[in-house]
Amino acid sequence: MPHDHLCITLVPLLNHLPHEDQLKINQLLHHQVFAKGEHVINPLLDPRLAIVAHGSLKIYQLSPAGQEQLLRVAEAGDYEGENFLFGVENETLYGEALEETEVCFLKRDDFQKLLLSYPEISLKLLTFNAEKASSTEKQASFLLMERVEERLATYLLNLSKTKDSATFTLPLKMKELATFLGTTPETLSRKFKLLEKEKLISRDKKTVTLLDQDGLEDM
DNA sequence: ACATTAAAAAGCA
DNA sequence: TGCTTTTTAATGT
Repeated sequence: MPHDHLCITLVPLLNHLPHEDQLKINQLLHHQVFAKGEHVINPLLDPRLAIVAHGSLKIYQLSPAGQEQLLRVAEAGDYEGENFLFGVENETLYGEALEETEVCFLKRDDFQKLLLSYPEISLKLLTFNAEKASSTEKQASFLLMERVEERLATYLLNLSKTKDSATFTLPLKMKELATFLGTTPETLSRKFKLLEKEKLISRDKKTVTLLDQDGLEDM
C-alpha cells in the first residue's frame, strides 16, 4: 500500500532534518515490505538498522531452550538494531512482522557516515536510546509485579494510552502476550475472563474496551 | 496464586 | 478441511 513516500518523513529519528538532506539520506535507505509472519531481524543477517515505516514488529529473544521472550512491539517510527551497528554482536535477537510491515534499512557504513555528517542525528539517537533504555527498565520492574492481573491491567492501560482510545485491538496473539506478561496462555485467558466479570473491560475476540479505567489502576 | 497437562472449542488458511 | 490458537477443566506445586 505505501509506495510513493519518503521513508524519512515517517521516522522521528530523521524527519527533523532539512528537506534537502532528507532527500539525500533517503537514497541510502532500502525499503522492503514484509508479509505478516516474515522475519525482519535474525542473528544470521548482516548488521543493519531497521526502521519501521508502517506496521509493527515483534521484537523478541530466543532462549537456549527455544523459549521466546518478547521484549517489545516496535511500531511505526521505532527502530531496532542500532547496537549491532556499533559492533555489538547479535546472538539472540529476532524481529518478526505482526502484519504487513514496511521497513527501511540502513547499512552500517552508511549509518556511520550519516552520524559523522549530521551530528543532530547523533543527538536524536542518544535521546531515543535513552527513552528505549528507560522503557526496558520499566518492563523489567513491570515483570516483578506479583500478580498477573496487575500486569495485565497496566499493560491494557498503557496500550489504551498509546493508542489514545478506550477501545483498541490487541497487537499480539494471546500466546505471545502471555510470555510478554511472564505467564501462560491459560492463566492469561482466566485473567481476561476475571476482568470481564468484574466489568472492568469488555472484549470481543481481540478487541478490548476499557470500561472502568480507575478500577484497573487500583490493581 | 499460578503452572502443567489434557482435551474441547474456536479461529484461520 | 486440517492445522494452530484459545479456552475450559482437572490436578499439581
